[in-house]
Amino acid sequence: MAAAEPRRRDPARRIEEIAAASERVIAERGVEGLTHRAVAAEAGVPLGATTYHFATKDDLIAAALRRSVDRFAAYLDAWVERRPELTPEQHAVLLADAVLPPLGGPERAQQVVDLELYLAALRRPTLRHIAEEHQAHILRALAHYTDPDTAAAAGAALMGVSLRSLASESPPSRAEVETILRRILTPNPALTGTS
Amino acid sequence: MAAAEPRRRDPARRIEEIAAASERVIAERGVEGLTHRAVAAEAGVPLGATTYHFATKDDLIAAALRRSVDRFAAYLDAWVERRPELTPEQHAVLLADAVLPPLGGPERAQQVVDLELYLAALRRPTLRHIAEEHQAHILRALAHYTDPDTAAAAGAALMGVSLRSLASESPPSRAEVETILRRILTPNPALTGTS
Amino acid sequence: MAAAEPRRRDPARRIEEIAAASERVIAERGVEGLTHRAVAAEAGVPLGATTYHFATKDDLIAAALRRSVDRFAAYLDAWVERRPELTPEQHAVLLADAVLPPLGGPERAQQVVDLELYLAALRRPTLRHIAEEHQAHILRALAHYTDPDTAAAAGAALMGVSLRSLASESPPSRAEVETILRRILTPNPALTGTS
Amino acid sequence: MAAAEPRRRDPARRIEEIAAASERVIAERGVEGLTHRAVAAEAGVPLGATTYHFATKDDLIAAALRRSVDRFAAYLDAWVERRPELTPEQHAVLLADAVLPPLGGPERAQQVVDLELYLAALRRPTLRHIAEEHQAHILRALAHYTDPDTAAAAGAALMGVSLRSLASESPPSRAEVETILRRILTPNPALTGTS
DNA sequence: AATGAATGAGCATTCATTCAT
DNA sequence: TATGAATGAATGCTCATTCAT
Repeated sequence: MAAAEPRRRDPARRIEEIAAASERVIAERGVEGLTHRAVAAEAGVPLGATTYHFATKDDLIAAALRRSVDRFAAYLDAWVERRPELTPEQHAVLLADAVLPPLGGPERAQQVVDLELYLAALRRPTLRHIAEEHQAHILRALAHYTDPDTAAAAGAALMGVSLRSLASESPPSRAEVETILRRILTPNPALTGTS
Repeated sequence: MAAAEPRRRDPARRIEEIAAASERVIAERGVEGLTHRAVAAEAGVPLGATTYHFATKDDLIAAALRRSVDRFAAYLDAWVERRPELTPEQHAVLLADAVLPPLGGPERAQQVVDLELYLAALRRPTLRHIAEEHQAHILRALAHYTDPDTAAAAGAALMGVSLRSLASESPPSRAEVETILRRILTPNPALTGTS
Repeated sequence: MAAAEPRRRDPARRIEEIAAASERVIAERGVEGLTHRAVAAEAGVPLGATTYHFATKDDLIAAALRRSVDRFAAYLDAWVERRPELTPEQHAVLLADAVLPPLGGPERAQQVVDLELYLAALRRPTLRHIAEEHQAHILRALAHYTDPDTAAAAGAALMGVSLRSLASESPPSRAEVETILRRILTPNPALTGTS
Repeated sequence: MAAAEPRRRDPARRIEEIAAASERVIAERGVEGLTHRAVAAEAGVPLGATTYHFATKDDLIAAALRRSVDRFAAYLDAWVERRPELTPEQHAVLLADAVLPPLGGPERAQQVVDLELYLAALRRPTLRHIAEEHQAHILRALAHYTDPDTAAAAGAALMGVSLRSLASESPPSRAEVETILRRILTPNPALTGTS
């Protein structure tokens, strides 16, 4: 009964398209700039389609952020699977890569949307759960390469650097970011069995 | 203390009141919820007064964020002056205090406004300069107690933890935050003279 | 009593349920607040069911009012049958009962729906016929106890009092209503055979 | 300071025009059909002007009904002043005139708006006070020509007849209405000192 | 016969901004 | 200088109605 590969006239498809368009709108104009109309235009569907599938603006926002977080999670899992082992030095370099994507690239948009998610969660309790999931996913990934405390420190620093690089006219240089990460990821003999 | 003789019917005073009201509105409803009307109501001045002194909404936002950043800078400078020396351990504890203010307190509002600032700077180039100043001020303060790289790492982590604690249903515990900061602030013998 | 064999999965039954739900919606939110969606929710049927059986909103309204009027007619006939004779004094008291039902009771809802009917008939010629029928039924019932002219006067006054009691913050007291009805129902020797 | 005869660029004038247009819209399409847009079009003012002066739809409705009631009150007072004395028979005839205005005339519109007022008051407590005032004014006028109980009975009947004549395809004839009113207004020797 | 999906029109309301005074 | 008035554009949302299945 459930079609194997639903293609034509598929309502689920349309819902996906609208959610994807919402994500793009948030990336470009922020949660503040997301409107049913903007999404409809971006998705190329009639206005009614957006309000029909997502009755309220919050539904639209939640769908977009959910999508973004899920996609990132999948990407992150694949990333980790491809790199079973990393020295702290390698790790620092690769994370710097992740946090300093080329301007205008899709990874940049991902970062922007993530940041919007956190801000939106500030006032919309519904979204907090998604933000926490995102956070937890990142920490879990980092924990593959270091102890939990260091992972927590690195996770926090990554978020801070990301925020700073997005909001700054002169974002931190790659060298700066690598130094920060190296400072955190390099095992500290002075700290033995912290928890 | 303040200006020499501006007292009664002082236009500068009114401008201040409007800016202060804008700050409060942003703390409560976000940049998204800031409107000339909301500010006028909050400041108890006629609508025309807000548009007269701050022609556009962006002017209002900039004034509010400028004010917030300046106040924070003064507070930070005083803080540092009062504590000329700190061990890494003391430092970690006190920073955890700073990043985990009681819910609903004025420091919380300050954090919220800061976050709004970074978000707003994302789309409003005018604000980036203010965000950078804020950033630099924090780093300078941290550098009083540790080397520049560690200060940069701690600054990034602070921002990340702050963001996480604001957007989360279950914010990080004091112990978690202290652990993160200790992990970063404790001198690492393995790293000699990194830049 | 009702139809012979329509029992399970009876389309007529569903139509009834929808009409009954429409009546309830009108009682609660008025004709103005009646929508296919509200009726579907109230009846617990899919939206499509309401538009299928009652293509337009006016059909829904007509069905609801028709139902209300019919039910009232049956009630009225039974009432009259149970009371073959009444003195003018008894009549006044009982009519006051009828026009001053307890707030929130089902008779109140009946009155509200009746008023909505008259209002709706003002702009929907289709409904006028129903309103007239309702009117005629009331007059016929009253005519069992008095002459036609007095019945007409009492009928008009009843409607006026009902309207007033529904729309007023301080509805007329029972004493007031009884006085009005007594004034009309008490035979007037000064008027001989008017018609 | 208050201009003697405000004419040009008078904001009060515009408010009046909008309220008058609201009245006309209610007369033509009912409270249900009143929208800011319809009023703006009817008054020939921009949409913003209606929402500026009457922030909510309820404000618009209240203004229109208030206006209608006030105008009617003035008319009624003048009417009574012109006719210091009336025999019951004269009174019945003149009231029949009042309740059976020619179709499409301005008195008809007045009646329609009054009825809408009562219906609207049913769900909008704010309006009840206006409806009561209207009611009281009518009773006071009637009381100039007869005792209070008879006035109350006549007032109720008038409202009932009015409702019936508006909602009916074949409204009551002048003879019918006169008969009803005569039945009520003719002093009843059988009732001595009622109160 | 029955219904979920779809859509275009419309609505109340809010607002930044302009302008006359 | 200061401000109430004004307005046009936009927003979130609702809904009657149509239609494909």
